Amino acid sequence: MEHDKARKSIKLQDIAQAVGVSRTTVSNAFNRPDQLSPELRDKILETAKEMGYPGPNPMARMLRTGKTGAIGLVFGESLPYAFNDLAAIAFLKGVSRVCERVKASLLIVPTLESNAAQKTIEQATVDGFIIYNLPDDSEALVRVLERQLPVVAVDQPSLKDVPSVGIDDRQAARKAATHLLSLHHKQIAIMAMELQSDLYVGLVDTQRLEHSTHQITKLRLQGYRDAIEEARIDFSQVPIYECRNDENHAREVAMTLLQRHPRPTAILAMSDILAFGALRSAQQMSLKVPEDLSIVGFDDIPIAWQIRPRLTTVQQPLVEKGVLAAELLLSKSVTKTSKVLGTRLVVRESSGTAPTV
Amino acid sequence: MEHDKARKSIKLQDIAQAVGVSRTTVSNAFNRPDQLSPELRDKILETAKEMGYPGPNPMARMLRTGKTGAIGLVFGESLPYAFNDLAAIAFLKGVSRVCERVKASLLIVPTLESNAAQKTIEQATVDGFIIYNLPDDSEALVRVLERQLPVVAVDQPSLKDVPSVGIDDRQAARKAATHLLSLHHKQIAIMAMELQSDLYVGLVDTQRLEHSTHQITKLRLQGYRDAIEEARIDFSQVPIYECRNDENHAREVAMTLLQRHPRPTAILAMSDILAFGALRSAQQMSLKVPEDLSIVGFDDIPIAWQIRPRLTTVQQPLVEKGVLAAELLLSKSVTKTSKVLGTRLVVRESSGTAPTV
DNA sequence: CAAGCATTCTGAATCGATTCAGAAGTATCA
DNA sequence: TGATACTTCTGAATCGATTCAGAATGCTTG
Repeated sequence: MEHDKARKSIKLQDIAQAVGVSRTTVSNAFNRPDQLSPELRDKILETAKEMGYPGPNPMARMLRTGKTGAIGLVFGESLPYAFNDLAAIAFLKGVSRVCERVKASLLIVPTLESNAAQKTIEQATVDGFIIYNLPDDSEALVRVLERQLPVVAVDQPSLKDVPSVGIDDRQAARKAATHLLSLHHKQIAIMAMELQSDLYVGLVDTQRLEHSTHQITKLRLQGYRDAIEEARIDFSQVPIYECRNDENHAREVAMTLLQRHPRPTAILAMSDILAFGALRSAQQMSLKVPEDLSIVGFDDIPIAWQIRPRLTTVQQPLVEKGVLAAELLLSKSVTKTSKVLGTRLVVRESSGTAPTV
Repeated sequence: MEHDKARKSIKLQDIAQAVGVSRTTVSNAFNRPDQLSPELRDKILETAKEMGYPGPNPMARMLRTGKTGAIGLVFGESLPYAFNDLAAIAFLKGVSRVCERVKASLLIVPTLESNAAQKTIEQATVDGFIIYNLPDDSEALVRVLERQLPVVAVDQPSLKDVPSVGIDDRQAARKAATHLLSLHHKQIAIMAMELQSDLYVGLVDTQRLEHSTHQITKLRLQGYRDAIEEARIDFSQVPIYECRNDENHAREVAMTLLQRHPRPTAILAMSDILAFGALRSAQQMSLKVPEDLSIVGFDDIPIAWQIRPRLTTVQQPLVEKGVLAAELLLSKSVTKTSKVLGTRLVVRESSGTAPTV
């Protein structure tokens, strides 16, 4: 019927004209109620409504004020993939908790493989970025830094000059390995997340390990190594399988891993998702956990205690990481603080003494 | 050392001056490589880098072009809460898949309880909104509509003039109830999600049912009712417990529900999370599922088949809903299409024939 | 050789608000 | 009464880009 919104969208100016006041006054009506008489304000707001004014254009406002009211979040992995990762979700929950409190929106920026297409980061209208687990060599990392906005890094201990929050991955991993060793396991296998961004899958050699661009994978491996070597076991004989952080994929990889001779009596999984995959493949092969095979995970996502047997794992404060990252980003403090949160080994049902041969 | 970024941030103008060309040319260097000679372009880009130019300011660009490259997402529940809901996460995954494909960012907008604070929606710099499961009376809904941007509604069949995607909730719920009835259950209890946004918890009466502002809750209840009445059971005698969509809370509610006399032999849970809570409380009370108690969920989130006993549930295409919603939003088609996706009952281990008295 | 066409670059308008300094008018106080 | 202060409103600059129409140049072609 009406063709209100037909031509041009109406702006501040238009209602100013209609009411017969200045642009400034209309702006004040929306943003500073104390700057004008209540009656005039009501009148302005009313005619604005009548004219179908959608409110002050956010882009214009942002340009002028310089504030966007949003914080950007960049994941090291593809988005649909990140939403599979319950650890990432828990982190998101933490971030969102702060967002809600301070009334900020959360802009999740896809960082596509195609290096050319990093437009999304350049375009992101945010007041700052949280980067989560970006590989050292990622194009996205460069782009984010270029933006010259506040940045907080999560799980990326290697970045200098950037405030960060994370855990002591090496130490945490060490706990997991020490636990298995104290149960007398000698045949231990490791399921690792990506070491490099090349989609490689399979056994990892020293070469590859050295050149890892994924900090936390590298650090956790070092932690495993620390404990294993301390137990006088030759680390070079310990099979390390690289694997996407995906349950089904982990199941396949664990399958081949469990067909080795001698068969491992224990698996160090670098995430609960990997551990879960290993558990599934053990069940598929009719191996009893923990009688035949011990499994230790990492993260302690909810599923770790929901499945049976309950997963022994290294607990890290996922939600809190999100909260801290967001708070750090929002605090104007120039301090390049670097928060390291605590972890602890949670022993449940998936680990037990090594089977006697 | 350097005090480059000391005073004012540099802009297009500055590099134009430095290189000795016009603003337009510098802009073209960034956005339209074909509009200037490669040499000049390189020179511009180079000095831009030298001067530490962060690239064209996204807000200014947006203001001019009118495009933000982001789509907004508004949840009916609080954000940290939404990130607990694996059904919502699956939906998000679907949306993010499209975002990644079309190189759009995803702005998640917190819609705080405090109605005053709906600034976040007014401020959101997006090209359109996806609204997910907003209650009919929510302030957020009004605000989103006011923005006069493209909108797609998910799970909100009641909105007219707004393209939507969803399922036939009534029909889907009916399948669940019919299944239990065909197993000869007579004592059925219902665990419902929120009917109104007042944080009420407990038994639901007709009054409350009628005035529900949460469409899908209402529709699913109707579906249950359809089947139950068809089986000649008095629906008013069927206990309906309203409950937050939270596992722990569901467990408590199920606890009181299972202490009724006569004890229900079957529970219709309106989500898998509720079903999971019910399952946990059954285990706590040493009730065998499905021998003593049958449970049917809704959604078919991954956990439904990961736990034991595997959950009988109504499967709905969660990820696909996200994909479709995003695609619908991005398609310029003016058609007020309304997509209804299919559902199916997945019978697993949590439901069986009613125990003989 | 003049006309026509590409290529490369520029000037100025524009997107839609916010904000500062101050004008006009009214109330308060010594 | 005159000075001071407060309230209410306005004018104009500004945020930092994009984009259109066209100027200047060189090149082709009949």
